[in-house]
Amino acid sequence: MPELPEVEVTRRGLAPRITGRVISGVTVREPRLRWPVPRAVRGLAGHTVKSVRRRGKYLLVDCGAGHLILHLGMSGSLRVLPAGTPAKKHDHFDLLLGDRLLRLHDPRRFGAVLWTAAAPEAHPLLAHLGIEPLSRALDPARLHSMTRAHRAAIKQFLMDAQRIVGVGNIYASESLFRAGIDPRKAAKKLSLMDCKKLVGAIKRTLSLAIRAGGSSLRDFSVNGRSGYFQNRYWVYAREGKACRRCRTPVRRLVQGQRSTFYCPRCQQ
DNA sequence: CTCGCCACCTGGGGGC
DNA sequence: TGCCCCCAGGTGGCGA
Repeated sequence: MPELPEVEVTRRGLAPRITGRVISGVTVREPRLRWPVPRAVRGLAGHTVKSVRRRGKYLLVDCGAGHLILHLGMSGSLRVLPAGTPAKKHDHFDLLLGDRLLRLHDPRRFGAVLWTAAAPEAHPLLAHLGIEPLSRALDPARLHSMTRAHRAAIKQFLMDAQRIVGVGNIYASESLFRAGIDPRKAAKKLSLMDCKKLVGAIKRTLSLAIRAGGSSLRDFSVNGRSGYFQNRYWVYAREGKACRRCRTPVRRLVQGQRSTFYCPRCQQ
């Protein structure tokens, strides 16, 4: 499920429900996630959750003595539930917080639960992350200069978290559609005008998805993600269906072993 | 440094 | 029903 909007919506749901609460215990049912859950995580009882921040698709839970670093991988989700809620299959990790708990559910186990006592930005997994797409740092001139040396397709450039974080497979296709750019176009061939359109499209796509997800926040502790991102996608997963703008059949292609969807008429 | 590809893991859906 | 193959929202790490 998680691209940046899903992670940000998760963060917003979580933060008010766990910030300021004292950690009463930790349950690790399955330590074999993307990386083994470190032992230090089991000894967090007594610390207080100070804040929940996000960097890229990583969630950073400030515990005072250090940070819990959480990642949802491909299939992970986090929910706040009443203490004592029975665990189901794939419920790998609980952070106990008195009358409630924060639970990680992740069937594919590509997610992660890590710990760092140092500044989280310095952690090896975070240190080389690219720029935040919703920040001012991403602007047309910046994207233009960043892309100059890259002959790879713009779709793949967008999905490289070492350059821009948070744009995953769905929103890469969606942003390129909104910008009217062919996903196969070499990154270095984007004009400044292309970059202007693309930056606008990325920010709009991600912001709208966050807003759409926000509508399910009310129920966060109940069902975690009710209505969810029932976004009407412009092109994603719509192969063969009529483009919502020009009615030309949407096409699918594979780039870097991932599906890309685009409209051959709207995206030149 | 860039690029292309593999790996990790489980589950759901379609075809036979 | 069962089996087999394909597909899935991420991303670190490898060798070229």
